[in-house]
Amino acid sequence: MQKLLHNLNPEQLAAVTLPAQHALILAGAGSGKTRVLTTRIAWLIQTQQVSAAGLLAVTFTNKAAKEMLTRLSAMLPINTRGMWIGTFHGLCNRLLRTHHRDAALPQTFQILDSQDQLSVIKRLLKANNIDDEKFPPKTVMYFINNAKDQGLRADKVDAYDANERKLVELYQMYDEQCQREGVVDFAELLLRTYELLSRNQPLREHYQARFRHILVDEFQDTNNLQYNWLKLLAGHGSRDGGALFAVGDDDQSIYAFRGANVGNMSSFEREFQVKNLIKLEQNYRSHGHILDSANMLIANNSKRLGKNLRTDAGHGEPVRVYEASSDLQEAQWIIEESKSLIAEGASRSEIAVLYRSNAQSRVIEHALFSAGIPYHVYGGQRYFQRAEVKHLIAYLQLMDNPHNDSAFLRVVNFPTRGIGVRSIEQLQAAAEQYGISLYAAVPYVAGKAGSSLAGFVKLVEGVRFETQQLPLPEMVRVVLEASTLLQHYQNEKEGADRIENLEQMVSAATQFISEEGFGQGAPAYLGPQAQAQSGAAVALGDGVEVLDADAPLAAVMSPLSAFLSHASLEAGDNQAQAGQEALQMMTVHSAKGLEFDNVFITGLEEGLFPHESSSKEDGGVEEERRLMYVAITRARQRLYLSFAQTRMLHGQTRYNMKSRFFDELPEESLKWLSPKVQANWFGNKKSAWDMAPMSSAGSDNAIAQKIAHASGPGWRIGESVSHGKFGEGVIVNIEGGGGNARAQINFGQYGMKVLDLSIAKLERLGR
DNA sequence: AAACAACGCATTTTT
DNA sequence: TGCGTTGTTT
Repeated sequence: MQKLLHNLNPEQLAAVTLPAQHALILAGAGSGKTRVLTTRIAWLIQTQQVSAAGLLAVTFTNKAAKEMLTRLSAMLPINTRGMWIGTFHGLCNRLLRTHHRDAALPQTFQILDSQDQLSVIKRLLKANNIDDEKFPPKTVMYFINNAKDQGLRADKVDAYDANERKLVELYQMYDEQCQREGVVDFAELLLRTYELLSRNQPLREHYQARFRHILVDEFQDTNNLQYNWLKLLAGHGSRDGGALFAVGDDDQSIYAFRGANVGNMSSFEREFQVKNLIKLEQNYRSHGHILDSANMLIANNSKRLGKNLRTDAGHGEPVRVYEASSDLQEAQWIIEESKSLIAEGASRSEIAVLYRSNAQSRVIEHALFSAGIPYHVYGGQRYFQRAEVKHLIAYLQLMDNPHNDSAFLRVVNFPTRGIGVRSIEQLQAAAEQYGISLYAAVPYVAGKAGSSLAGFVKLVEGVRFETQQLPLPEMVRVVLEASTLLQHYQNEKEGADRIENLEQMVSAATQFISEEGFGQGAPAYLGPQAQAQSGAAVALGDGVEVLDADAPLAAVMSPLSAFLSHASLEAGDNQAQAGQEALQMMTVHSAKGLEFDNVFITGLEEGLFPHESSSKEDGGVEEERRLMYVAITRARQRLYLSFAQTRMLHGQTRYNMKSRFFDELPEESLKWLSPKVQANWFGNKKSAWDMAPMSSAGSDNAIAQKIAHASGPGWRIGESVSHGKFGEGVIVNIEGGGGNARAQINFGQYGMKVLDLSIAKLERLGR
């Protein structure tokens, strides 16, 4: 135990060894949050305060869950398999599989990813002749997910106008459709579990009694449904609930746009009467100047629980700030700085380039490519999302649950087998008429269409029969052949990558089997009937069956069902491959939780970061500031901040002011670098424009011409000016000439103004 | 059924 | 500007 707790600082130690009571841990960036969480689990088990089965730990991402399991295995000589550690969705999946009857779901229910969900909605809108101009599928999806995230079914959603009533109606129809198909979306996993436990008292009490300790990671990211889910499981309001241990950082709350509610932190404190509140403020990551910058910036936010990071490391290097004349030049500068970092011995994978939005990566990528520096961009398409992989998965889905219409439509004519739109329309009409799935409706379609559809059904049935005794990887292999997917891509000219991805499915299945305990020595899958009679299930009063605590997933679902869940819940890594010697590029959002020796935060301009659309939402700018806080705290040793006077965005040149965040950083921690070649609007031929590596692209020339034409005697486009009332601004355009000249000026947070140049008192800024 | 043109749209993202 | 979606042509 000494070993377990050694090297913890006093706050960490206090958090780890708290009594079995509710607790809120405010864990600053780089304060050892994951360490506290995992050590607490290990400590609870080792001191025998709880068994491994009496504990539940929940995270948002699979990566975080895996990390926790890995660290735990290193701390304790226990088998972590079978422990209730996972994502909200993963744990819900497990509960719903175990209690599928009580949850009114088929045992082989399947999970829709966002793509699938959208296609269900599109189909629904089409089938009901709904104008998708008036009800865009994306809007409908947002409406439905939002309602579910609030814990509301269609009959509980308030509708104030005809439009909303229609949305509610669509929500209702969507849920019915999913129920018919035996599919659930992500939000449904949570809502269904929540409803199951609310409704079913014996079940609820069983789990409440079981989970003595519930631990939550990234608590600031929970939405209302997740918070209520936790309240329910922790037995809030009942005599004998478990202890809820929540770890989070309100300053790193950057997901309000997807329903996260930071307010859950204070609600938790109040509703659970939390007496144990511990702040982890000792930072083990960043040097002083970086931390000072982060602290001073975030102090500008009003709604905070209050926390200040400190470090024992020295001040370190100052934060370097660079003003570029253009986005191209900014990219060029990043390359120069990276080169010298690498020359000084920095590993490429320890250099991260962060940006607010993905559109900004293009220019930088181009420059990196030209310079021959290997790089990796996060956030591309994930393995299980690729079209060819989803096709193969659709065949597997049909074998496990033929009523999944999305899967059916995806592959009924892919590869093409002469089943055209007319056949599908006939089939859809029949399915509609009898209220059944497309698959079940096949026998009701007559004629040529009917026989080709029957051929498809025969194919699926045939493969299902043929493979039912085979191990999963072999099953995948057979489906790969029988579906003729491989053949199809072999005939395609650019199909080599796709074939490789398809082949990889066999190894993905192999790996899944071995990692998830479906391999040799795994408990045999019992099947729906056998489960109840076997030792895996214990009878609980009133005939409710509750699977035994340690019943692994392998006992409640077939390898195929499990693999399909896995494919939906874990779309595959788009996180960095560790050890890959490449410079890391990503949005600030995806950088959360990561750290690097050297970090560039780019595009620090008003309108971009903070993003312009954030100023419209209340609390938007504060969230942007938290985002900046997250970005800054990613850096261990060196931090670079940059902005550009001119930026090409959506095919238009934009003149932005530098971000307001610069004014919120400690001047003494910053070191302003002067551009190697300053942009020069006054005719200097050796300007940065000409030095830019890609100036032949044409855009620079176009800008240069525009400047030349618009140049009046006094003011020029792109020039920085100062105004008595609006402060600093950048001239974006000049209309008219002589005494009538008016300038359109971007005053950043004060907006765009058009000023008469003969009236407005402008001052030239010597930038 | 595939190839091509036209259109509109463009924060941030995990499950 | 550049991509993904939709409609049109061959």
